[in-house]
Amino acid sequence: MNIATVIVDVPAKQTDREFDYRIPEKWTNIIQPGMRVIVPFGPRMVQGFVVGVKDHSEWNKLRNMKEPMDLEPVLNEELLQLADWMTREAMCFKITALQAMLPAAMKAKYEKVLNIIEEKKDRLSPIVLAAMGHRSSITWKEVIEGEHGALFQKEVQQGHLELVYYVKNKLNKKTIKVIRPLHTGEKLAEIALTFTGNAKKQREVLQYFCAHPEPISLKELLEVTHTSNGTVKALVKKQLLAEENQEVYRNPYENRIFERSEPLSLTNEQALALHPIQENIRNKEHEVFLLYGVTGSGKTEVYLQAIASVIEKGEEAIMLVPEISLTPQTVKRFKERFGEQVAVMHSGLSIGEKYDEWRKIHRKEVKVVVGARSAIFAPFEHLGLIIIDEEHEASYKQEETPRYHARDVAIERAKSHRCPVILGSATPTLESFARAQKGVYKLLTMSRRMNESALPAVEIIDMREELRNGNRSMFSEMLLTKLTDRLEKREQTVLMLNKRGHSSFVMCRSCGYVIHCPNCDISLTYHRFNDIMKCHYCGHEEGMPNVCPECESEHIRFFGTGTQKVEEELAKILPEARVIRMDVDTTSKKGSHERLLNAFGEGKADILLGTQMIAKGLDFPNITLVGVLSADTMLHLPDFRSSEKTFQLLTQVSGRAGRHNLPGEVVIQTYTPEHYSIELAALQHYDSFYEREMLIRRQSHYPPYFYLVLITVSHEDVMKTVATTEKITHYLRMHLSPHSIIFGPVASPLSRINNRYRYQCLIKYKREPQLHHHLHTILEHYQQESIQHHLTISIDLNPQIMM
DNA sequence: AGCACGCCGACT
DNA sequence: GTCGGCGTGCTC
Repeated sequence: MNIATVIVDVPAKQTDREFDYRIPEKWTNIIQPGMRVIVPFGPRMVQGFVVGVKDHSEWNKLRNMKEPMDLEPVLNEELLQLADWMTREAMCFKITALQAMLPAAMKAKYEKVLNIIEEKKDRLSPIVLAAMGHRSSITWKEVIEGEHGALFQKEVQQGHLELVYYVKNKLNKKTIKVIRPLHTGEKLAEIALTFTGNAKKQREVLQYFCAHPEPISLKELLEVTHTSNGTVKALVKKQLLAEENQEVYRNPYENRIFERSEPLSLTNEQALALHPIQENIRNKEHEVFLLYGVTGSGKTEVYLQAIASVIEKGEEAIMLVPEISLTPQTVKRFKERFGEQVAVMHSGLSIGEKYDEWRKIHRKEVKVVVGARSAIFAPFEHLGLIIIDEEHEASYKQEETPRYHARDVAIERAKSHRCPVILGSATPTLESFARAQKGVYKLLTMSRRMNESALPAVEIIDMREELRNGNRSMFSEMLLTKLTDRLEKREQTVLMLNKRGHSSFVMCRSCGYVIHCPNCDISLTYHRFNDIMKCHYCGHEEGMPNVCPECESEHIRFFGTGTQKVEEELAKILPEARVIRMDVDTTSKKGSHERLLNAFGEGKADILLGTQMIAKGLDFPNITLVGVLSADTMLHLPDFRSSEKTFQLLTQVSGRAGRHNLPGEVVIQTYTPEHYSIELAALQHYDSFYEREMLIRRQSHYPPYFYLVLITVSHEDVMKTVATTEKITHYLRMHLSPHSIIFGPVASPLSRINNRYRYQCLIKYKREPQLHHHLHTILEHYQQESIQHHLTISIDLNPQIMM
């Protein structure tokens, strides 16, 4: 077993295979599959993943691997197999699948450095020496950025400079300095007596250690003894104390205390839902449960008790929550129940913090991980349960390669571990609900709110009517009346502005000219706080013009309703109301999300105004009114799921009202009150919506009746883009079954991004056993020329967004 | 992806 | 004649 099979960190078609390396003798018993290693690859060094070990290779020019990057495998056998599955399923490179399973901190960092070879130093050109500022080495990056790149290259060729490639971890373990006495207390006391006169401080430190012989962190030591670093250093130098680095975890929840919570008694419905899940856990069976429970029906308590059963068995659980609802409130509920046994993984943590949470899982110090999408790869070895809360959330599908869906990964992992999966939602995706109806998933229903509180009463307001009656503001009369009423009663209101598809664009009122991004085919979004127009796709920025670039009129201004604008309006009409605004601008800083929510929870504001991010998880007893300012903005997006998304969002946000003793009310403002997704969301009739929408999906051949594949081609030249898409479409029409429907080429809804034109081909199919094969052929064929001609082809299996 | 090798045009 | 442009092919 002295040969390792390695997948190298070079994400390209040609290198997407295993390479063999000889394992140097000193490592032979150490190297195992699942470890990261550093290997020579051509002239440089790269990171690689060992995926197998064997004792002979077909290859006769084997090179030695340089060294391992881990002392034990970071991916276990199950995860390595999962990577194979993902490579097939998402059509990505193997290395991409492997990297996706580990925290970003473990990605390799590459550095290229030029070193002076001492014996040849005098032969170096003085310009080069000067450029190096008389140091013995210089990074390649510095060389490139400097002016003498060519000179340096020449020196390398002549062998005067040595080129070295480094592979490093992106981030290291955090350590703190710990001070430990090197003698016993009595001995130190003796020594301390010899410190007379000037060395007063040193004597004090020694005396401290006489009383407390155990190691202490440097920081603490300095605090308790009121000394400085220098004093301690001196004692270390005298070999009385020792300074050591000790690994510590970064703890984002360091200053928080979680009171332990006890399992609540379950309602009848909750108990009925929990029972079959526990049965499954007990028998180590794999089944997928769809927990369909209305908002406020107490799904979380069911999750908590299911997890408790898993822990009792000595197994582990993964709990996935959508990024935006992974709030401190959510985390708190899990930490309160399971204390130190919980790791948390979400994007709000720094790279280092994520790495530390990952290590807790890897070292088996925790039993539960609560996290967003990528937490599905938590390296547990005895998984007993996977839960996906808010199953319908589109964010469970990763929109960059590897384009995996956490739900599919969850089911795949659960199969290998023979454990149940719970998909929970008040508004399941049609795909999941249809599967439950067919018996593929087991349906568990909770149709009552926990404390028997009624679902809120919902009013739909026709904003066209308001306009006809002369109300041109963004608040209907009804909403305004109710808002005022709540202010008087000192109850709280949540106002949601659905910003998707409704950004604030800049338009000239005289000629109708809309300012577009010069690189992309979309309008620029106005950002008030720095008075700048920005493109959300390529990042292009420009200042706000004073006159219209087209007709030179001065009547140019921004349109569309942003949260900022609503806030201003509110200040005008209800000046006494205290408003908290929550959107990307106000929550971008770390911890601000929590701060704002806490403030609202403590009643420091009357109105919480925000975007979608407030629709989830919010659970405050004093909220009795929810207002949706414009329910239909999302309805007009070019996406077959827009009705479903609208229904889900409206149902979710309505669920925020009246969850406790006070009854809740919801006001939904819309320009299309007759639309079924709005009507049925108001009635909270999921079942009717499901049936209605299923009819449409059947007629128009969309999921769940058909599967989709979206192929997007992009290139700088429109003609090239169209021609390629055309060829692909033609190829598919020739090779796929006549039952499959192939659309294209059509311009993508985002027809140009960053000066690259985008065309699409959409495949709708029911059964197409050769599909993967054909798609591979396409990638193979076109990616050859794609590198040369800068053509990119992306294939999205089961796309969640159609752009 | 990098990087070397190799083949052609535009200069000292 | 050489420098350097980038098309081509390889990496255990």
